[in-house]
Amino acid sequence: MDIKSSLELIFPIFSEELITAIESVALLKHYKQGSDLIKSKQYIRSTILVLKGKVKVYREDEDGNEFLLYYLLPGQACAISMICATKQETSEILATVTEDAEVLLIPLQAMSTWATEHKSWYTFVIETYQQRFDEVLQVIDQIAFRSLDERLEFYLKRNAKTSGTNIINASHQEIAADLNTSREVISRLLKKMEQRGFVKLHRNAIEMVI
Amino acid sequence: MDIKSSLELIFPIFSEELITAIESVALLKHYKQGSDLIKSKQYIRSTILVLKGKVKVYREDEDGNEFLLYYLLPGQACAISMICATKQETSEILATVTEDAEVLLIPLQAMSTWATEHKSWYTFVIETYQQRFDEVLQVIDQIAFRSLDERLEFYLKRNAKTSGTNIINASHQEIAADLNTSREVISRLLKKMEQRGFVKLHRNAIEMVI
DNA sequence: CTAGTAATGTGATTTTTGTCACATTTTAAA
DNA sequence: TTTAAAATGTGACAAAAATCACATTACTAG
Repeated sequence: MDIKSSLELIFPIFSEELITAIESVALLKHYKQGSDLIKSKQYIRSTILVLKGKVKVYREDEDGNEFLLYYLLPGQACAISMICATKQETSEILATVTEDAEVLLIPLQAMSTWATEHKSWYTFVIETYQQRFDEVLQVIDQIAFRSLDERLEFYLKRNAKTSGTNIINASHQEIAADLNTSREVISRLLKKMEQRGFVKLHRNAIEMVI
Repeated sequence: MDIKSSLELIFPIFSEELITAIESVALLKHYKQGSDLIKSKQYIRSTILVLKGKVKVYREDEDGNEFLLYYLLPGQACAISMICATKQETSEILATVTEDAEVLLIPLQAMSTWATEHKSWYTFVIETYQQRFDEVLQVIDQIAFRSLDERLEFYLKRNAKTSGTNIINASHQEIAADLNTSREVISRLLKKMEQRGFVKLHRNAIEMVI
């Protein structure tokens, strides 16, 4: 499918003219599962629109610890890359592809001109900020108020929801990294959840029961 | 001082016309220290521009636990109230006045019309989202990666910075609430910090050394 | 001035989470 | 098919933080 048709389908709020504008400046890129879209300490010069696949956005600290913020799905954009792009600062975030992805890179300059020229772009940017802000607040709720077992449950549910299945394909190690804890702790908590009949455990996969 | 002069001084990026527009619809309100600006579970119909004073913005969970997100100072707006206002949902946030405050309440409707009519409003909204997003990410860094003693240090420094002094006027109880932990823990950590010569402890006040 | 409340100090104990040190199991590659 | 690597299981222990149970010290209102 060409960029125009993709955009019309996946970003229905974009106006005809905006889509034409995007077509003329955006760079279409394909990323394989497991590859990095944004690396920490990197200058970000463009924002990311996801056309296909699934992207995980992380926060990273100086010691290389990671912490999952949210997923990006088709039709979504990375609010943080917008912020970093605008501020011309290096990112403290990290984005990796969890399902083969197709993304459009929008140069910073285009973003700011479109803001005034295309109402649908402006609306999209505002909505993106709002949605991500909301998600990030939910993350804060989790780490501020919840114990690890509750957070794990939230994590599994969110993961299942974004991938549309009741199977989470991840190793305990990966989950531990996403929640910034250790593998053993996750293994033990998952075992308990299995005993309570909440999940079934497989290698590299967790099946949500019901 | 009248609203117009205040706005010109405190929100220099606002255009002449925008200021006129604000004057005609905004509601000026005074709040005493300790009063609530936004209560949890409340419908928010307007966003808040701070002219004077200092406002604390919290997240609250079902059990009434609190968690400090950020401070609002003159010239700033509450991004979260913008989001709640737009989404017409009840807030899960709480804003209390820590220094006698003067604020302008901007009705939701005005916000959306201004977005297209006044470039300086649009810019302000975007900047507000960006700034708050950034702050909220810093909060995540703290709770995700830091231990309580480091978080306390960060808290004290941030508090001192926003109030422009090296004295933090707060009881151990208050600090504990802001960080969602218990008073005893904070008392003990502060004692340790005092022993290390980092602070001096007074009743209802903590003095940062250097 | 004094009674009562708010703020702080502190030991003892429990709970939660993290760490270490391996064993066992599963899978993929040579 | 062997073998190396990855994933998972598990006990023992350490550390961080939360909780409980009070004592002590300031303030403040009457």
